[in-house]
Amino acid sequence: MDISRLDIHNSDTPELCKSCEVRHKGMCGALNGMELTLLSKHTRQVSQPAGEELVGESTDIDAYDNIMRGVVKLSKTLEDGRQQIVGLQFAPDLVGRLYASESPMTAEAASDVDVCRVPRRILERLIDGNPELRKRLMDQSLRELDEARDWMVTLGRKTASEKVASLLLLIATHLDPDAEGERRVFDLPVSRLDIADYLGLTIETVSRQLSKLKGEKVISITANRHIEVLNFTKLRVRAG
Amino acid sequence: MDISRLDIHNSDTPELCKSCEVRHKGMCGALNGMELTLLSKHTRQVSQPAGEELVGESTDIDAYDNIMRGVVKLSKTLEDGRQQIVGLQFAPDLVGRLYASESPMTAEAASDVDVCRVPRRILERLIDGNPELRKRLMDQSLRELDEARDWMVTLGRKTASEKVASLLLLIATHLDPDAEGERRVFDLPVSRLDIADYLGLTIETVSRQLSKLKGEKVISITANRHIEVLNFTKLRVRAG
DNA sequence: CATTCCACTTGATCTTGATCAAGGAATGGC
DNA sequence: GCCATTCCTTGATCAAGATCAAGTGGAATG
Repeated sequence: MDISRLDIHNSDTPELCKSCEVRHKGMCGALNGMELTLLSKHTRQVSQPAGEELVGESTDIDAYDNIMRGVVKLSKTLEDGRQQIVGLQFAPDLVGRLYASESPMTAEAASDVDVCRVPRRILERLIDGNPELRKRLMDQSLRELDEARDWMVTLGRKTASEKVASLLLLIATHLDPDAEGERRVFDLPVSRLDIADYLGLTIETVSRQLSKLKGEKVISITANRHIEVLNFTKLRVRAG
Repeated sequence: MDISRLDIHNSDTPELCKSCEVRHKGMCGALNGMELTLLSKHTRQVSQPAGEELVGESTDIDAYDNIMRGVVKLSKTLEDGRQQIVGLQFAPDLVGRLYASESPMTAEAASDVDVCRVPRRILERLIDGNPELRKRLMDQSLRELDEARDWMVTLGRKTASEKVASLLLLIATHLDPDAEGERRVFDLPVSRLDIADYLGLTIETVSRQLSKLKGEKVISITANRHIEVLNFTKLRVRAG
């Protein structure tokens, strides 16, 4: 891999980097706002439609994907096909297990996704030379660890009803972060099967719990995926 | 906090640091083998009997504990008392959420534990100045993240029987790492209740599954806590 | 417009693991 | 050694959620 053309410096015009306006020249997402521009032919923007795989379980990692738009789901599968979603990632997260040559899980576009793809060696080199980037990635890793452990409580100790409420709460927080008061509006980025696989339930149970929340006027659902939270306080109480 | 006396350097005699032979002067565990000696009155060795709390959930973090001997359990509790163990830590792990002022969970001595306690500010300063230590802690965090996600699969998608086998496997790996062939011997560092809280089960179910494994001659149990694995291959198959 | 397909919902029944209840075995104090 | 206490096991019953089985509705296709 040719990294001789790699040029890392604090950009005088970091605005160029925002939202990847300068494609193939700027790194965005988590790496944005760093006032850092990576001028390299290696970095490029990639769009994936929902359902498309970014990295497969137990496959070689040769690049990291910085999410700019959309939702990525991380999952693990047992030999007999049972699946567990172990995390959702949103912009501006970086997708990919740092410092591993093999991915411990599958990363898949849940919704349509735009990412900025950085070759592995390049990012690892960037990290070494850039304390702020290093700190940022350390923070993301530690935050993901906190989230994974929070979710272990949900998986191990909550009822089906609490699990579903917890997931709605999680998604609402990410997809409608600025909302105030009782109302939240968003589109579920995942299918009922994905929800079930995230919560350790079956699709039938998920469906029943959503119907129950609908019947109790905590949420309203239109077109299967469009959720309107009517009573956020109640939803939080349900989540335990 | 007085850190003026802090002196960090690569030790010429790292042997002094092994197993904390020089107490109050050396950092051990994860920090051992770093050929690094921290000469500071702030670092000290602490022994905690089983059951004693090291850090409470939502309490201020003012020190990190480097495990030198024993097993530490990390847990989270819901308001109504339901508990989930979100991780076990063994020597030479570092206990404590890096870069947070408040602990997201309880850390408790599962067995009798010896730790090397380092004040928070001191360790954070050490990290800044020491790339190898930084890498080591990053690796630990990423490994813990992998483990948490593996456990999410166990919690969400495995049966009671598979869960219990998975835990025995996990503990055997840590407490009898050098064993070869089919036999493994160790003492459970945790009670049945802890096992249940780690697996998202009840003590009754755990007890029944252990009895089943005993009946099938996969393990033998003496004095409640002493486990002898008779057929490691079978145990691995059971773990799914 | 009819048809197919897919994602989701709803109902009936079954199973796994929880709960309730009792008793047994190890541990600590005196 | 004896007692109390705590931890663990085992049995009987119950219920949450899984499984099995039909639908429903919306979007895509011809």
